[in-house]
Amino acid sequence: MNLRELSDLLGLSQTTVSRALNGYPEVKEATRLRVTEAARTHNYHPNTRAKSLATGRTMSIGHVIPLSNQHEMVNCVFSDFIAGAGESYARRGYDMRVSVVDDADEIEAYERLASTGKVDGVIVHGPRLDDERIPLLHRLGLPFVVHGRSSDCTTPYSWLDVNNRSAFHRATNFLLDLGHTRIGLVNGIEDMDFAMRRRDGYSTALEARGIKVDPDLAHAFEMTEPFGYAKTREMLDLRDPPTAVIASSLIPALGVRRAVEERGLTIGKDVSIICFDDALSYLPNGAGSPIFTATRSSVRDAGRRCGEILMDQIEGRTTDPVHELWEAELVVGQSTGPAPTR
Amino acid sequence: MNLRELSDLLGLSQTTVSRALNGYPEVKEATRLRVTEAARTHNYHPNTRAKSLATGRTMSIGHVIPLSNQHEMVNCVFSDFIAGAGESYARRGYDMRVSVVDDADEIEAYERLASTGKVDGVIVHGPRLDDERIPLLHRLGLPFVVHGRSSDCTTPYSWLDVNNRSAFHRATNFLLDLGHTRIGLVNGIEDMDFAMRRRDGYSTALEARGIKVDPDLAHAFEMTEPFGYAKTREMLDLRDPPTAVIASSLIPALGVRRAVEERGLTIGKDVSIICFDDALSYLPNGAGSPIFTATRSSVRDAGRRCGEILMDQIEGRTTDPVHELWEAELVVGQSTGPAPTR
DNA sequence: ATCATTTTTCAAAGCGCTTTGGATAGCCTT
DNA sequence: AAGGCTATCCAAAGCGCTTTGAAAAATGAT
Repeated sequence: MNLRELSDLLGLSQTTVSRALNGYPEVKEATRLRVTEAARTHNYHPNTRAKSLATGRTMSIGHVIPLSNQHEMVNCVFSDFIAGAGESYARRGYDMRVSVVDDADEIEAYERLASTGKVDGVIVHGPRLDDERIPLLHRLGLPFVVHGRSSDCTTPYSWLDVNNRSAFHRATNFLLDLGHTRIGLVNGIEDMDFAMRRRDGYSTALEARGIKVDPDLAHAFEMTEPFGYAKTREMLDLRDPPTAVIASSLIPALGVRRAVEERGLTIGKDVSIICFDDALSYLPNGAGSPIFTATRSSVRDAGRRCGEILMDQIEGRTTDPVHELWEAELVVGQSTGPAPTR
Repeated sequence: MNLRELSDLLGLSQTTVSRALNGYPEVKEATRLRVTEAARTHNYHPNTRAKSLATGRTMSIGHVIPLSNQHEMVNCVFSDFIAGAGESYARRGYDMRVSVVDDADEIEAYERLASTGKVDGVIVHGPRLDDERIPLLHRLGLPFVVHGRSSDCTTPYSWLDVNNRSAFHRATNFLLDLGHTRIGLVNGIEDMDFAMRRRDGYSTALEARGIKVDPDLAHAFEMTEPFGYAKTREMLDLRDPPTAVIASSLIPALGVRRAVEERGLTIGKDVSIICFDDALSYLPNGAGSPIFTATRSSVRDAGRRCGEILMDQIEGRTTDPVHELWEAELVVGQSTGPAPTR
């Protein structure tokens, strides 16, 4: 059943039927009723492809995921983000178009998305310090919102970010207040903007108390369990091991915990752990009370909001770049305690 | 730059240019060269929307994710699956269209995908014992491939599944061979087909050795860390606690480990753990040697293969339903050992 | 009853591509 | 030179929708 068939059936023109269904005012209420009724009973749904061509809109939003060796992008966090974004898309009749591409083809993927008109806008994931995608998209004229920020980028753009610097600053201070002075950092790869900011928060807090950052205690790598484990083992082997560790996510924190417990040490007594918690639905930080003390911000909520910002932009409801900086909350769990006395 | 402009520029008809670019034989090699050259220098890329309308193909594949309260679907596993699927899509010029929908709207989402021609086919995730989506899609005439199986479904359909029954059968036998007789099960929700089959493998193996399944030892719930933890605590509190636990995934297994270690018990000595390992890239089961003894099958590979099967089907390369049953491999890690002697 | 408005409807022209059904030109055969 | 191929190319007709510009019908004012 297509529009012509339906309009023939009703003895109306395609114009009128189209307008009736799309809520235009210049159609009598009685006919609109007749039309919507007929559309329902005959199960008519406009062909998306034709609609797209006619309107120039696809009602879909692009997400490009490079399949890097590091798997930095296709990760747990991503899946919760798209759940949130997808939710807001659905509410407004959009859906999401995901292109998985080889790292080398990433830039081209964005160009293609724009030049072939596959999407109405894109979300940029995992920005680096000076991310070339931002000026590119700006030049291409494709609406976009960045999840995170790109510190060194001068092009104006919309972003939503967690205040990673302050989150790690506060986490570090929390540990310092408990008397810890040897504090390890298990960070993500530091050409990622968020990781850089986290490192900065960590360093600044330490230095404010006159503690120099010990390179043996500050590590940056993939955010996996084995990495958290391996680095913590290394640190515990030092002559002057850390009494606390800050991890970039719950997943490496699990590795940190494993390494600590393997030594027969007690979490929250011998070694304290704080991590960043993205509030992932399938990897909750404890059921009732939190296991890990953590700085928490829901990546799912972020996805939801990024979607909204982008759709507003696409529909011309907002015109200036939007910036949202979310503060993480610091939740105290069972993984932190006063520094042990030697 | 569109087709008309390009063909005007070249002094050729749209037909010829289109054919030249799409590799049809009825165009002189010299002109094809001229055309492709011009297309490149003028950065021409055919408009996807127009192409879709003309061909009736969208070159995209749908994935419907219901946002259930249980979050069964939008999980770690899903994100690795789409990474694999996306990879195979990219290789053949497809990409993926994800609709996140409210649970109640799931069926309608599939109907809409079909009736509006948004996608060329869909992947069905997380089938239940008698999954209504299968007859629905069959009726709608939309090509689809099921990741998993639907035991009670009579409609013919293509599927790719891990042999969950045999994986859990072997895991259970492995523990039985080590002398364990009190074996706990931390399963996924058992209206999911895969969970049901796993339970079956577990029960069958026990009963083959004359051991009755103890309902206190067999649990089914969300596959989260806290659930693994909570259920293991409960089981360890029994008068006759288990000496081994089989977990449905690495994530609940982490919870199992936490509960065991919390009691001061040693993994692989006091309590053995086996889990199913989906070989997730960001949650590897150890770096070198596996932490957990596990039955392993890559969900990413499954995604890749499901994509291929579906695209073959869409393109008419295969016509009969395809069935692939993958055996999981049993990898031995540090989490299992002989049953302790009382 | 007539004319000016407003409301309601419609025919037709896109949107940018593919594809059908020729047309034209070039090259052999005979 | 005529006829038959084959190799190239093209005009035009879709694909199924939206939207423009105009016509027809209904309404109101005179």
